[in-house]
Amino acid sequence: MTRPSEVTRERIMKAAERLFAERGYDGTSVRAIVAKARVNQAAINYHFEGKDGLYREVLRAAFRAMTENQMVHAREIGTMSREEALSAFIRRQLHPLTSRDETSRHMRIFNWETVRPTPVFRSLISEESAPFMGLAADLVRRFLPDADQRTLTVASIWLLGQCSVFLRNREQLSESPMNLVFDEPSVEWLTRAISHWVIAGLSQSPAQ
Amino acid sequence: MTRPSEVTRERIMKAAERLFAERGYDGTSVRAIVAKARVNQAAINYHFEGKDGLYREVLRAAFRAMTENQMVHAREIGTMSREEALSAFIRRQLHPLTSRDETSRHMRIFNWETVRPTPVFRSLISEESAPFMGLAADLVRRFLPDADQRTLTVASIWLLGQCSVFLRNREQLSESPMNLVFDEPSVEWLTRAISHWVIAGLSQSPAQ
DNA sequence: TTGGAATTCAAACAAGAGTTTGAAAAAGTT
DNA sequence: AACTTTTTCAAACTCTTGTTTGAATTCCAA
Repeated sequence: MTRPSEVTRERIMKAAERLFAERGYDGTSVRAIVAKARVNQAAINYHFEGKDGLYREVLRAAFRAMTENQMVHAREIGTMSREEALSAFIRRQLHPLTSRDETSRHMRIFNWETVRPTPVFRSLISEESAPFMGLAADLVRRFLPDADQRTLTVASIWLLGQCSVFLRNREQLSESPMNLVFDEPSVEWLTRAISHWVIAGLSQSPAQ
Repeated sequence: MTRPSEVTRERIMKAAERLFAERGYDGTSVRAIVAKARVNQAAINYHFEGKDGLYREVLRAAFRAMTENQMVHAREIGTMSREEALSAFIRRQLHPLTSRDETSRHMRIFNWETVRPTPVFRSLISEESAPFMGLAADLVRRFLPDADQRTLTVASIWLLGQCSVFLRNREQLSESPMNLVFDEPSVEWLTRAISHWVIAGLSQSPAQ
């Protein structure tokens, strides 16, 4: 296969992922990408058929990575008690608070998408959101074994959203007047707090 | 005072608010705004000293409106039992799901800001977030009267974020494979479900 | 090593962005 | 009514955007 071209392709993808995560699609210029990736201006059109194509590729890669991550996590969780499992689920969601790794970049890209979803993202969601929803749904089912379908769905979405305020507003929350700190012990404390509330919430009788 | 110029100012503000809410700052062009507002191209620079200034004004107006809204709501809630109050709080948060009014537009603008906050927004948050946080904190305090400061802060933020998944992903949630509906009875059902979980969560002993 | 395909490159292109300009029109003031 | 200020307008300007071009270079198999 064509080796050398792969490295510029990879360089572009890496630079683009970072910039798209930070500034969004509209806020990222092709020139900024090629500068960061240190490749020629025309490379993006040659390898990805334009900015759109590049973004689609980045989005797909991010989605694939998140899905695989989720699958691994699902296995780990299967062996725990439902309370331990839920805490582990929350802990994993909060993890990007402490380290700025690839996963937190992917989360940022998805955050941009939730404000104004692109067609690509929509189809990815509707076709491949099963692993995400599935994990949450399994978890919820262990607390609400007799719930109807709608309750199950809504509870799963609710569970998936438990951490989003903290993830999304990390920067502002660490400033005045909140002044939260997000080092490892604090995030562990936060994990326990949220887990406690969620477990208590789901444990009470679902009758209404 | 200068009357006639106020109407074009207002026209611009109105059009800009809608477009910024829908497409974000980068995605909205000055030409799109003046076309929607049916004013001359140069009007934005004349009245607001450029696109930046216009956006700052729109953001400030949105923030002011939300704050006043919140103040009114705070009084209503003061007279209820803590459970009723919390339900009312959730209900109000979910309200944009059913109607696309001014408030839901403001929410959208804020959503754009949470992905990549502008300096203006940052200062608005740090200086004028008191009404929002205050209302949530009062509510939380009625459930956790003995909690320490950190717990109180985190619980308030957690409470404020309870509905954001649904608000943010309304469009995707109403499509396959979730197929949620967001008419009035459904949203009322959702209000009760979330309220139930949150109340149960906060009601359990805060000891950990 | 050589020939043809794949890849890189600097430069230019057209379209769109936000802003500026200076004259025309309207409004307000005395 | 005359004069000044405020407001509108069409046009042009400058800068950035994404994309294209065609030659130069590199790669790789025969």
